[in-house]
Amino acid sequence: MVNSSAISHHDRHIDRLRDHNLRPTRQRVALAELLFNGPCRHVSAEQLRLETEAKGIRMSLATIYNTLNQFTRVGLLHEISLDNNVTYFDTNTDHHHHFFDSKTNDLIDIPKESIALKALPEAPEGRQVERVDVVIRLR
Amino acid sequence: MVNSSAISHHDRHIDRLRDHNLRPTRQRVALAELLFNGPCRHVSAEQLRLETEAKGIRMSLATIYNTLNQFTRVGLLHEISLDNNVTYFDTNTDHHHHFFDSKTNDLIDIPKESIALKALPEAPEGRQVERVDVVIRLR
DNA sequence: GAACTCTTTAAAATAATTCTAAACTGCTTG
DNA sequence: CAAGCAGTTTAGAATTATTTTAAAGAGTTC
Repeated sequence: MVNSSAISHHDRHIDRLRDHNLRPTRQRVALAELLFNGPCRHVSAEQLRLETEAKGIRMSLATIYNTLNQFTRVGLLHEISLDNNVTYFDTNTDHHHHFFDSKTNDLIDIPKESIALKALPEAPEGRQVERVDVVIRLR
Repeated sequence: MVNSSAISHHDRHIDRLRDHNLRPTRQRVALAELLFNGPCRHVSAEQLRLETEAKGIRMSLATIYNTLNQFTRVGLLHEISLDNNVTYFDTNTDHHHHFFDSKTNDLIDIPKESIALKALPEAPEGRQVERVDVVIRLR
């Protein structure tokens, strides 16, 4: 028996996948549950592999990569990369910034309003600003 | 015959290496010349490998990596990483920011003064701000 | 220039990620 | 609801970026 909140989460994930033209496969729904139930997260592919393994969800690492990339493509996730050449995926797709703790490799959200960029230099000829990322590196 | 400006550059590089307790080996001096003669640069290890190859400077890729990491450790270079999981090394070690052109993978310096961060949120308990990186992503 | 230490190197190892081709599964249709 | 197509998953190989290892080589000191 599964509780009703889990069921409705499950259904919401299926709908959301469909909305983005992604078939709601067992694997994609399982990852959606891990990623989008509960608070915002910053995860690497490897972290998710450990979680699925721990929960007994059988899924290849390639599928985790595929799914993270697909979710990113449709805007369900944002990609972040830092000095340790591992890609992190952020479930918070609103515009915001990050603390990066170089001791623990942890990422912490900073709401957009907490940092005000007074003056933005102009983009070079023919280019447009896609986004502005601020990373405050901690030690 | 080598011109006198090249000779004095060469000697400056040797002194600078000695100052940082790095033996002025043929390889390190050659890379210093490529990196620090002329204007500031953003390079990857692979780019430098192509340059040394083109100039007939024999040097293994491992040495290029070693040297870039040593230069970074002593503060002659700064490390930057972006979405394409290649590490770039910046010969401009002053505090400044970057445009990143996602079409060409080019990095362009933005002087620190061009971006003013109005309010910086406090670092979490027990941590200190190491530095603040702003990347303006272009498309 | 012998001796000592630090460097370089080729080659193997590691790490993160992507690709390939075959097996599989969700979805639509008859 | 069986069949079949198209989109997915997978194991395993491949790729890419980088580091390690152990041996040979080159600065440095006396």
